[in-house]
Amino acid sequence: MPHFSGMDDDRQDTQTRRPTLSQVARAAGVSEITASRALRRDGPVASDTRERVERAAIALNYVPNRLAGTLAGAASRQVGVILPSLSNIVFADVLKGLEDRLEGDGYHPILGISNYDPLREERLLRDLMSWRPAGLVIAPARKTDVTRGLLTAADLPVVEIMDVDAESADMAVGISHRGAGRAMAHYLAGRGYRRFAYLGHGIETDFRATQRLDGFRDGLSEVGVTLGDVLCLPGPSTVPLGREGLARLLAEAKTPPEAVFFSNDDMAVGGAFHCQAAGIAVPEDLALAGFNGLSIGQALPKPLTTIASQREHIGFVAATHLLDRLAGGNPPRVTNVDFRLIPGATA
Amino acid sequence: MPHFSGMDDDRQDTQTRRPTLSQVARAAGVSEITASRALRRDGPVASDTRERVERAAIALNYVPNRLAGTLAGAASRQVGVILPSLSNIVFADVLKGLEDRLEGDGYHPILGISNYDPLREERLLRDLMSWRPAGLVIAPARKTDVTRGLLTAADLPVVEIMDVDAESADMAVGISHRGAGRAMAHYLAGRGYRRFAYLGHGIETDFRATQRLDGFRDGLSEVGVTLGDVLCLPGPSTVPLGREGLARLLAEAKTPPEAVFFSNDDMAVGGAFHCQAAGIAVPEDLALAGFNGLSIGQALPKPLTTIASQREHIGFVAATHLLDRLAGGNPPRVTNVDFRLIPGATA
DNA sequence: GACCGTATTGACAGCGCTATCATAAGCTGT
DNA sequence: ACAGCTTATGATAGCGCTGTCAATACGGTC
Repeated sequence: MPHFSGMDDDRQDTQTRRPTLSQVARAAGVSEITASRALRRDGPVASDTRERVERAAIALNYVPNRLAGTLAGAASRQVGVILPSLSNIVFADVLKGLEDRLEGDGYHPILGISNYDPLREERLLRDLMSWRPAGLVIAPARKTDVTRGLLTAADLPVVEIMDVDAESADMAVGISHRGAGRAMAHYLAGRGYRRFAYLGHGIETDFRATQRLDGFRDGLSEVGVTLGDVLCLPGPSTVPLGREGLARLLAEAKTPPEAVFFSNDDMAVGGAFHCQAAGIAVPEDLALAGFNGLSIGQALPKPLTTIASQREHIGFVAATHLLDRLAGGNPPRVTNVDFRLIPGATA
Repeated sequence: MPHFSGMDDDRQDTQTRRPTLSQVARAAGVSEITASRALRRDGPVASDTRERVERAAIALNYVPNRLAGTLAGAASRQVGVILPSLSNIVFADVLKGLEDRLEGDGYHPILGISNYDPLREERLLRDLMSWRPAGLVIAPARKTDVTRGLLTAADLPVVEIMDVDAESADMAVGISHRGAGRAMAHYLAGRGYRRFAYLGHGIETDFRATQRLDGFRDGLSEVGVTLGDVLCLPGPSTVPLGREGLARLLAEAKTPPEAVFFSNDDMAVGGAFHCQAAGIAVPEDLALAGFNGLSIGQALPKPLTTIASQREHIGFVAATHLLDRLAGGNPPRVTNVDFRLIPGATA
């Protein structure tokens, strides 16, 4: 970096570099610190002085350098966000809720996608920490000790999102996936179904889906029913995977199920398409249930029986609690966002 | 911020603050600058010295402060990303491609969502610039003069993504939406259809959809056909909107269309659901065509006729060209990513 | 042995900003 | 008139790091 050492530092600055606070201050005829206070509206500054500074800033097209500001002691207004995926609309919704709330307070997310890879998650965590964010929002890929340790050592506000079943290092905002699975088991059993199957996607990567399956099993056993066939196909959940998966599940099932619980709506919509193509009457021949409450499921000729997971709301609440904490407040450590069972017409 | 002024600065640091490079250097018995070089693998450092520094860094759990590093002259490794929406899977896909490529080179996106609001876009642009990013990737909400001016004045690499029809300030990566509309017109006309309608969503916000419509019109007129009814419903595109919209379009149409071109696949899938529920045979009674090539459309009992838009690839290429430029390369100013017409079974 | 090139290390200054403390000016009450 | 306040402004000293230039040590050459 060129240093213009010794000479008048601002001689060429107007041409070469971005305008600095010092130039704004000089243009307004005040000291640097007064200009700083005026632009931040912090501390006592006479109103005509502030106006003069603001005019100078606009005239010079001044954009503050928050790297310098944060280094000098101002609170950072960046928030590290780590999500396991963006292929699934679920996390895009969460991110939308997050960004929306953060932006309202002048904060910005720095994003990292872990692809459900704990090693990548760990690297992301370190990388994002190097930007000294004000806080962290993370949807953990898995609960590993390393991640746990890093989060605890991070020494800044952390919100773990999506589920509230596991222990969290600091704050948590999400739903109980176990509870959601259980609720669906009770609902379906209450509708009279007794022979159940489960169709899921890459279980090794999505532990929240596993929790729903566990909860589903528990819920069934509470009413004296045992879960039948469980088929988990590798890879992320997609509509085509659900479609092919159901075909395979029905072909391989030892006892034909009356109802299938899918790992989520993408899979379930695929299942609905298979039934339609194969002439299987839903829900008379086979009942279908999903999870998430995606609009696509509700727009099907027969709206899907599912559970709405309030994803955007989870992001919004996570950001709200983080900002609250940063403002010195004391938000709840665990926020159990309600899920809502949507009866639909497929079960 | 407490300054420990006068006294030994590191006296309590191990307890209070994060470890700094200076502490790592002392622990390794070298100067600060040597530690810096060792950790960055920059400049000549003896291999045993480097190992000593690395061990010290690990022992202290050192995380570099990139705010300080960037301020001191190192190139920033943050990239500002501004997208108009995340409700639509399209932009989530783009973001995924971007993040994936950037992360590979140790860069991270700072995200802003404009909600198709030029004022918010402008504010985001200023806010993100204040973090002194290495570059910018933006899917402009609209092409306003203010945004144009800011981008030109930004004086850093900028990639405008999604479409290549309009002029760009620096680099552009995307597809020709006009061309895509035209291609669909020619394809449908080639299949023998002659009476066309268009069903779109909030046209005031999504100018790329408008460009597809324009191209569609042009393409039809090139084969001597005039586009019939055009219905644009307010709000973002969703499956339910497409379903309701098609019902309304057919009810209100002056002359019943043979084929409907939808603003995108979300809308078209909704249209397919309406046909199914209303007993309209597709494509015999009515042909349907969408845009984007979403997996949901391809999983329908009858795969949707549509155009694949390679969204993730656009993000990936945009990031690649940005990184190339940052590395001193000279990537193409305009990259026209191919789209691909998927024949499907609905038209 | 003086000389040179290379490898390795360090001293120093400064990036652009804000926290802290000090100062000056204006006002009140007695 | 002077203490005792509040309001407005500034001088100073860093934040933690990296670019620049200088210094040292080592091996070999003539």
